[in-house]
Amino acid sequence: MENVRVRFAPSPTGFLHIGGARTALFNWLFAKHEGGKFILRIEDTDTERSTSEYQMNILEDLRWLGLDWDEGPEVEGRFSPYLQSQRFSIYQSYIQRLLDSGQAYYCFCSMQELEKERFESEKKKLPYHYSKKCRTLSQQEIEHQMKNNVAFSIRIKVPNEGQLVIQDMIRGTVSFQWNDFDDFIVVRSQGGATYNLVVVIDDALMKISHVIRGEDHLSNTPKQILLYQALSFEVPRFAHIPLILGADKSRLSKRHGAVSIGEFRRQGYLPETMINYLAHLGWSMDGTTEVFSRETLVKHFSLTRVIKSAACFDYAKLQWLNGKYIREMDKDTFIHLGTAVLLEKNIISSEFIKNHENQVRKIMLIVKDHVKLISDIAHQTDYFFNPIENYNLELIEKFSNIEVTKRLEEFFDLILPMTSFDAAELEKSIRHLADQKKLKLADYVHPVRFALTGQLTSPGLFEVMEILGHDSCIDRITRLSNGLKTQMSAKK
RNA sequence: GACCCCAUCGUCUAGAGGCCUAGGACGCCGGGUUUUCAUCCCGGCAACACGGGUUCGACUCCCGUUGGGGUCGCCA
Repeated sequence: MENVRVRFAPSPTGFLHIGGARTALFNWLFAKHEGGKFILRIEDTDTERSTSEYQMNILEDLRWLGLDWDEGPEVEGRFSPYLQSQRFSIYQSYIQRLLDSGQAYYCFCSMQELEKERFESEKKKLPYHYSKKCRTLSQQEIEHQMKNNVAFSIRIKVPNEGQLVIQDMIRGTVSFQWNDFDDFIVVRSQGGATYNLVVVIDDALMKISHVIRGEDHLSNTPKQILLYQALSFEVPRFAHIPLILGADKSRLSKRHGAVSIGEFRRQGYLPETMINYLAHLGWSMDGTTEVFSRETLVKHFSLTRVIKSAACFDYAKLQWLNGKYIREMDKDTFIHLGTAVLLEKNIISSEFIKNHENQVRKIMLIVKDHVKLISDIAHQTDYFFNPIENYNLELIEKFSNIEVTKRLEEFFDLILPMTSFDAAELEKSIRHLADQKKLKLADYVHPVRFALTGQLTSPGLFEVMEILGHDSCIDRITRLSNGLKTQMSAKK
């Protein structure tokens, strides 16, 4: 395809959410696949609700996802600026053109009047339509109103009849009847062009070839096509992708769980996971492949394989995918991410990392395959670096019996004289001990694991011991033994 | 309510008239490996919304019903 140019045009009135991220992804993938350009444009014409914080956030999240833009804020390009708030003057001449050609007209109806019209038709249970009474105002009437400084908006003359047929790349043929549409407003009475106008002007000026966006825009498309034609712009191709729903099939919202990219990032999801998951939500490569790299995605992505129906977001599958990516992750990358989490949560200091680099490495690698979210690393490694704060009371209760204390004592006696503390060696001696006492290995492992980690699950116990070291093991076993004994005597 | 879109296991999806006894994945259940958890490996449960057509034949095409979603702003 020649000169593919697509864009993602978020409005900075909130954080980048899952749906927006997927729209951005599909645009990005399409551009990369076709060898085209991906443009980022900020739609901040709603000055009331737009903030620069949100804008910064969106850019940051897009970069985190690796969805870099060829043109847009901070990189600029042939069609700068890419913030609509800086393009107001550009829109002016096009508004004039619409007025001059008679395709748009001044409307002096006040909000109150319109409200009344709306109320009246609601009372009669009729679908509301603007009366179009300003459409036929004479030149004198217009001048008269202007002279009196009556506030006006500008409306587009929508054809009274006929239909408009869209060839959507995903949905196929979609047709609308013009008489279902109102003469919509393109310039507010306070001044300022509205979304439908600016989106068309910008897409045309920025030479956007394909408009790929959420299905919620499908109903707006006829209005926009009308504007393209009114301004003699070339109409781009449209592709409306299905929306993302929550588990209950209602629109995805906070009550379903995390919805913004930032939240997922903070929870410990990887950008690769998000990309992979989002790509497969509404698109498939072949029906069997579940895990695809960015390169594979770029190579195979096509709008023709985007499904038409809305998809429910599945947190469980997302988590599974994240675990898979973590397991397959390069060791150094994992260590890097893991230590960052530990630093952030104040589990270790950067001093400590400097002085114990090898130990930190070892600990990271030992938990790598157990982690589903990067943030899990914190509670899965805390006991290596810090003393166990308090043993869980319920578990203390569970382990409070004579058998357990006996096992701990035997174990203690076994390791006390040891001079080397190697995982393989430890395993050999402990197996030997169990055999001797005619017990299962697990009879020793479970109480000791609890003593050393304060948890019921951990990576291989012998490796844990090797890392903790002789003295620390002795201390913790002593501490738990004493704790259990106290508990048992208190019960008597 | 009007208009538009959609409809395969609980969820994500494959399926473009006979390849379907409907495939894969997550989840779930059972089993194996492991000192525990996770991993890994086996196995299992589970779907074409409904009703009419068209056709020798329909998950696939058409119509209707139902259900879900979207849009009806001087928001984007």
